[in-house]
Parts: sequence; structure tokens; C-alpha cells
Amino acid sequence: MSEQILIVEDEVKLANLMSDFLSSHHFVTHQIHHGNEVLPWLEINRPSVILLDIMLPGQSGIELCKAIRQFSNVPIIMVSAKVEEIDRLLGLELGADDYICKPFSYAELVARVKAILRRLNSAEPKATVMQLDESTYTVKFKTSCIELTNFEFQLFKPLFNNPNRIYSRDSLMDTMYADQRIVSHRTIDSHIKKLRKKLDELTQTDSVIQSVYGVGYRFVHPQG
Amino acid sequence: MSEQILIVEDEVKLANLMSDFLSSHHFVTHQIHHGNEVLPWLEINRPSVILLDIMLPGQSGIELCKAIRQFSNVPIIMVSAKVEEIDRLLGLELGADDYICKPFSYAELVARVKAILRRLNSAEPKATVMQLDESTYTVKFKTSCIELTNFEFQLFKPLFNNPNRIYSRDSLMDTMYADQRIVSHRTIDSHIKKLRKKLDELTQTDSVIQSVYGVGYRFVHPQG
DNA sequence: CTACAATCAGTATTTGTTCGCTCATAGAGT
DNA sequence: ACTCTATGAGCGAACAAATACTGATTGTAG
Repeated sequence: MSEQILIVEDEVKLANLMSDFLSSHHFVTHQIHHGNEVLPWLEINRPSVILLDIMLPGQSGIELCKAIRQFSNVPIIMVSAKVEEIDRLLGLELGADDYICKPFSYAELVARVKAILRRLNSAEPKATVMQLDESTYTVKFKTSCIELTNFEFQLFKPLFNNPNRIYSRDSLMDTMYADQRIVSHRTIDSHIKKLRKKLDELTQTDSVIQSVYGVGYRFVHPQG
Repeated sequence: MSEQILIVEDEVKLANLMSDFLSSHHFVTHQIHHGNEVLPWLEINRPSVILLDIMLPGQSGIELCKAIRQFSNVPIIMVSAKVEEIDRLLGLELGADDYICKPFSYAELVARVKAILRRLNSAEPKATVMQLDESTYTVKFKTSCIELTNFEFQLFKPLFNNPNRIYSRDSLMDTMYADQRIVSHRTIDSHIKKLRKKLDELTQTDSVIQSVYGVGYRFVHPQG
């Protein structure tokens, strides 16, 4: 089971280097080069760690850090060009987990990432017993496992990655039809129905996906 | 420690009466009879409450209220000669804390002033322990949490975000019916009832949402 | 042919709105 | 201070409207 690292860095060359090095340590990476793309991406994905540069086009790393902390405790490592800037950041109490100063050695980068993950894994004895496996399009729960269709999987991903958060049908549609295609809201219902059937069978409970009247759907973790 | 009340009222006789009555309740008062004298006075003094008449020579009460809000959150009670005018004032969203209509009983005057001060003193020391979560449509208080329907949430949001501020039923309607649809005032009552039930259960107190007779509703933060 | 996506129409459910009544409040008159 | 009256507010229950679910059906790609 490999961890996904989000790299937010506008210098593409640097981002690639970071990516390469982390990959060689068996991390899966995703790059974002513009500040404004971060929050939308996080609505659908849930990385294990975020490496967040401060100087960015669009929303700055500082704004983003604050914004992310509104809804998630995902570990954030702030990346800054200047030592003095880090001092200033510490004063802001953004809620970042670590700070790293450019230029950094790649050994240091990996060390910090691993340190964070080690802390995290030892602190939380695996609260989520349900897991999404992107490579096989399966959902695992306890000892069982089900397969989802591509469509079902894309639909479920944002819901699963942001438990309790309510998604409107429109926003769910947006995540699966990149081409802005418009389908009936009943279509979403239909897929939700299939998802529910599979998931409820898996978890032996109902209401893993709940409807919120007039708003949309949300996922809540099952007992156990 | 006695509280100072600023009385802005051009009718000197009325101002004196107000002054006398408030003094008898151990408030220190200061009178100003011309609109243009208010801002200069406030640069040097800091009253606990301002009673602000609307019809004034020089700067009107409306202008003054706006101007004062630029630099201070001092409680302002607007004093108006007509009920209809209050409705208009609410629409302007001046940021006043309360409204009182001439002619008023002096008991009422004192009651309002005391209410404001009580609210202020109890609200000041603690940060917001109550939270609105837009992504999950929930209200959190201490360790508990309740869910609101879409409608209830939209209704509660303005009240919550501007504690102590009074919203008329009409202005609440405006915020939820963008299409200028008109519904009965009893409809708002009905939703307020449901909101109150949920909120009171959450906070274990009553009167988190208060009625202001003849005007509307306001939200006050519960005790911590 | 099969598996899956999309749609539709009928039904079920949830929520929003109104009604009619009672109670509360504020001001006026005695 | 006391009632009286007009108006506002609270509330339960009936009603209306909006929204969601379901199963059947059609469309489509491999």
C-alpha cells in the first residue's frame, strides 16, 4: 500500500526532481503548479502528505494552508525559499506540520516526509477500516472486498475521501465529466443506487451513503 | 465601575428625561444635541452604549451609525419616531445592535440598555464555542453536534454570522428566496420553531434565537 | 451478446408552507 | 395599578411542493 504525496510547486523542473526522488522511495506523487488548482483537487483526492511551496501563482501557500486546515488534518510541509520567511511563518501559526527551506537536499526531503508518516501511523492505529484501491477499483472492508465499475469508482472517490462532507449532484457530475457534459440528476441517483447496493452488501449496514434532502449525498464511515 | 451612556438626541427636553431616568439606574450619561458633534466626541470618549436618534441636525443618525461602525463595535441603539422607519433601517444593515421606537417607556429604555450590556459582558471573554459547518450542514457546540436541513441552515447562517443583530422576517426571507418569492411571515416562525428546537437541545439552554417583538429575530451566543 | 451508462415515469419520502387557534406583549384608557 | 384591545408570536396539524428512490427500458461500446 503506497502513500500519495501532493507536490505543490510552480517551478516545474524542481517539482519533477522532487517527484523523481520521492518515487524512487516508493511514494506515489501528484504535481500541481498553480495555487488555484489545489483546493479543487483536494475535494476529490486525499494525499498522505502535502508539500506546499509558499510562492505560488494564484493562491499563496499561506492562504492554502489556512484553507486546508478548515477541513482536513492532512500533514502539510511548507517549503520556503528563505530562512527568514520561515520565522515569519511560525509566527502565523498556520497549522503546518513541518517547514523545509530551499535549497534542500533530497535526502532531507524524504527524511521529513517519512518522519511525518511515521508519526502519523504510530499515532493513529488505523481508524479507517475501509479502503479504496485505485489500482484495482476495489473497496476493502474488514475481510471482504468488492469491485466497482470505473464510473462507480470515480463517483465514490470524492465522497470517500471527504467523509461527512456533502456533495451536490452537480459537483459530483463535475468531477466525472471533465468535458462539462450535462446529464440528468436522476443519472446520479441511479449510480448511487448501484453503489449503495454494493457497499451495503459489503458493510452489512445501510446508510453508508446518505442522502441530504435538497443538497446531495455524503459518505459516512461504517461502524467497526 | 459605572457605565457611560451617550445620548444623541436633539430634543433637549427628551434628552434630559432620558438622562434623568438612566441616571437613576446608576448610569452616567452624556448628551449631544447636534449630529456633527458626535464623531469628535467619540474620538476622546468611549461610552458603553450609544442611544442614537435618527432625525438630527447635521449628520443624521444613519450616517453616524455607519461612520461609527468604521472604527468601533460600541453597541448602538437606534431611536426612531416611526415603526415604518425601523423597517427601512433594517434594510440598510447599518450594524446597529437594537432599535427602539418613540414614544417609548423609560422602563423599556433601561431594559434595552441593560440587556445590551449584559450580552456584551457575557459574550466578551469567550471565543465562539459554537460553529457552523457549511460543508456538512451541521452546528457544533462543545462536544455535540446537530444537523440542519438546507432551509434551516440558510436561515440560520445570517443570524449566526451576525450575533445580536436583529433581522426582520422580510430580510430573512430575502436572503433565502432570491427570486423575490413572497411567503407568509408565519412560515418564518415555523422554521424558527424548528431551528429553536434543535438548537436548544444542542445548547441545553433556551433563547439562543430571541424574538424581538414587532421587529424580528436575533441570535445570541450561548453561555460557554 | 454482455456489461454498463443513461433516461424515464410512477411511487415514496421528506421538507416547506399555510391555517387556525392560543398565548404574549405593548400601549391606551380608566 | 388594572383592564381592554390591537397586534405580534408560538405552535400543532393539515396540506402542498419539492426531491429522492426504484425498476423497467433504451442506448452504446467492446
